[in-house]
Amino acid sequence: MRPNEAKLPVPPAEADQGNEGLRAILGGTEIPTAYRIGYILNFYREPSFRRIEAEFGLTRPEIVILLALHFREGITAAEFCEFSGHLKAGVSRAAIALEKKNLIRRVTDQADSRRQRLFLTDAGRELYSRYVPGLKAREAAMLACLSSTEREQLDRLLDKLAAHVPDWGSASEL
Amino acid sequence: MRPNEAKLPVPPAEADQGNEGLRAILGGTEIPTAYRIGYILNFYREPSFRRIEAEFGLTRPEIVILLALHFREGITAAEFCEFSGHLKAGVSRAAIALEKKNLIRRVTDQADSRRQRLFLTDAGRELYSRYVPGLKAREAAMLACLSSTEREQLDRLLDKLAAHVPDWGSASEL
DNA sequence: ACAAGAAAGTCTCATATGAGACCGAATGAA
DNA sequence: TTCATTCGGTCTCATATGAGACTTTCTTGT
Repeated sequence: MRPNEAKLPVPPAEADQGNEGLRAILGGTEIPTAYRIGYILNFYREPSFRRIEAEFGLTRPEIVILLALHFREGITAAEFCEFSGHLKAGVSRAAIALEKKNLIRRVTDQADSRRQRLFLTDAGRELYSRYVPGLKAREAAMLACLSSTEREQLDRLLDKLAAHVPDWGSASEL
Repeated sequence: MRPNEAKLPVPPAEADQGNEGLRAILGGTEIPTAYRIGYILNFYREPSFRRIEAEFGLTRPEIVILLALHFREGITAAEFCEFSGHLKAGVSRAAIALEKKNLIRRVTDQADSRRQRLFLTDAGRELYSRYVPGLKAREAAMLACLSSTEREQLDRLLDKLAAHVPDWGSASEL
């Protein structure tokens, strides 16, 4: 499925179909780069996450917490909020739910008893290992059209963008 | 604000601080590219959209429909679903709400009376023009760390990825 | 022409989410 | 110490959202 007949100001059928369709989708937006990133990420993330939600009974924050714990165990909810952009209420709910499902443990920090460090349980690790292959496969499908040089380029650019996120000035934006 | 003290397996304080923080955030995930894209987009989109929601009383699908109509008027709900990844129920609700607010008109297609083509009203165009500068400014902030060559590279790569979205095989994924 | 099936859009219901109030613990100043 | 303030986390309430049933219209095959 893709856009069929665009009745408005699209030339009949001259250029190769791919470019015409792409123009219809990405068109003359005023935020071309952000729009493209959003478009691509939507088609990566939505189907993957919807499937995980349905199949494993997890919510989005739950899925992401398991992902994050996998490479950064012992993180606190507040730290997770900082770099994930999720709201603390959602993270709190998700952490409680994950503990109830025995997928993580929450351990009160001795140095500061307000904080709770989060750790994967074996069950959590096991569940993670059952849904992450789907995410990897879809990432591979997404990147299949790029050469290895292009993938390196892309990762380098994304790293650079990610490194400068704190400079965007969350408050100053219009 | 950024990740403070990563207690776990992070070397004390040797490399420049930026890289250390970046590693703590992007770490050893198994889906590095998708994760990076998600991270960056979250920090672009969430604050922007939350602000628009709060200030203009629009929901996400409503915001995106106005954006899309701006470069592709006359689109139908189904077409919008196809390329935006939104669900038809949400798009239907949003279209009804936008019409109620006088921001769009819905015109039944004569060729197929099931379809309704969507058009911006003057009020819709005016509202759009009030919130899009914020999105543009934030996009500019996001891209500020890249040289113009790098931006061209990025856009080229994103276009390529976007063009191949239909090949990902929505159903076939694990 | 007619029936069967697909498609566009709407509706309903259960659930997830965002915003912000709230609570208890830590920090800092007097 | 005591008080005020900040901070991590939880809770509540209103709203947005996803899934899928449903209605009407179009398409296709006979």
